[in-house]
Amino acid sequence: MARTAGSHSDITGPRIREAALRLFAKHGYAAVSMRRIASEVGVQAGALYNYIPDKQALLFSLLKGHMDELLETWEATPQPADPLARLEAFVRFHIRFTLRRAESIFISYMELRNLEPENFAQIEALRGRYEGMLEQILRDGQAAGQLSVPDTRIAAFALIGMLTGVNTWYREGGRLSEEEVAALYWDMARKAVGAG
Amino acid sequence: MARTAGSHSDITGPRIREAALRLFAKHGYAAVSMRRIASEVGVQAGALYNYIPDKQALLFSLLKGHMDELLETWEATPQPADPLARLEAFVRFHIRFTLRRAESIFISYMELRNLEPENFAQIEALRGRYEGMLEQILRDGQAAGQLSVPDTRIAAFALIGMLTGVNTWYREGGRLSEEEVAALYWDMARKAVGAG
DNA sequence: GCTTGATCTGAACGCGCGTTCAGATAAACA
DNA sequence: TGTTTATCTGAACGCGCGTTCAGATCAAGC
Repeated sequence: MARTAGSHSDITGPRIREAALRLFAKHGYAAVSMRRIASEVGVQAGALYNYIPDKQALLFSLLKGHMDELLETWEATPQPADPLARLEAFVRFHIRFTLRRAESIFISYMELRNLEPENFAQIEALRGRYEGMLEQILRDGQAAGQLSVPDTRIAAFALIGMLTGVNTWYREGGRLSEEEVAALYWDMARKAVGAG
Repeated sequence: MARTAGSHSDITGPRIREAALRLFAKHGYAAVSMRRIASEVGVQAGALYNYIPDKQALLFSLLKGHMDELLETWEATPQPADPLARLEAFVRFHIRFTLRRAESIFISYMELRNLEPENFAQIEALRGRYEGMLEQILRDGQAAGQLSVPDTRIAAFALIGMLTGVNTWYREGGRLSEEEVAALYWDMARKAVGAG
């Protein structure tokens, strides 16, 4: 028994979230049981309910926390006035985030369909805001004549798809560093939007 | 009762696969029960086992069938000698396939982790072959001086990520036709690999 | 040192799961 | 028309699920 009744623990809450994130990313929300999460934390399943109302709330909390962090971190990064420089900042930010928060990024794409409708709508709205920010950069760049895309909305989707795809193949300790990956993707992204 | 015992049906098999594909794509493999699939087909759960050995085999069969069709269809499309024209053919093929087989594409990305190891390895190998074909085109184009990418392998991943992302936003009957989408993506893909 | 209260255990709840199988059914063939 | 055979039903199997809760436990505050 890894833990006995009555032992207080300020860290059980975070540990539950970490275990859930890892397991959801690896096996999928529906395939991971509360007992499995609890066992990972070293506690009985019932103890989880001191920290979360139910399993769905746990998933939502993870996705919401991820989207909030994504948006806040981006909004906190310095934004160059020049649209092309802002696009580069976005690309590098997104790659870095995708590599460093791989599990969060992963479940935020894979587990959307396991959210109840009202939770889904909330996450979808946050995702829309994020995509909108990229689209705005593309529109500014287009207006400034620095780049040329056939459709800013589609281009935003295409770029995000391309960038996020990095987590299907990137493995830590591989032949490329985070910085090299970011440089490669920025090179392709820049050209893709006609800012050769 | 949608169907009575003893009623022969040569179409139950395909209907099971269709229902499973649709439900897996919508709710995820782990969240869909055999009873749910059976009910969609109009039979009892036990009847499914006249057609498949178990649930895992059903998933694998869907993914394997999809990858086989993907590879066979691509190999059956006329391949221009010119690398750049071949790249265009690939991009248009992939977009068309992604739009027309949206559910198959979807589960072949989402449900990989629900495959047992040996099944996973098989699908992964087929996917590798497909990605390898794109990479070969990029290498040929690079050798011919028609395009310039920093890393053909990464570029192949980036392109496929970009193209496949189309099924996160495309909805039939939207403002863009399949042909228009293909043209937009080809424009961006072409530029991304420096074949402006 | 006692009490309090947060934390966790361990057992239980009803339920749906994947799968099996004996028996009912009806189409196909003699 | 009678027999065969593929097909499907309906019930059952053991199991693990999410969740609840009374009671045990122990750190902290008086």
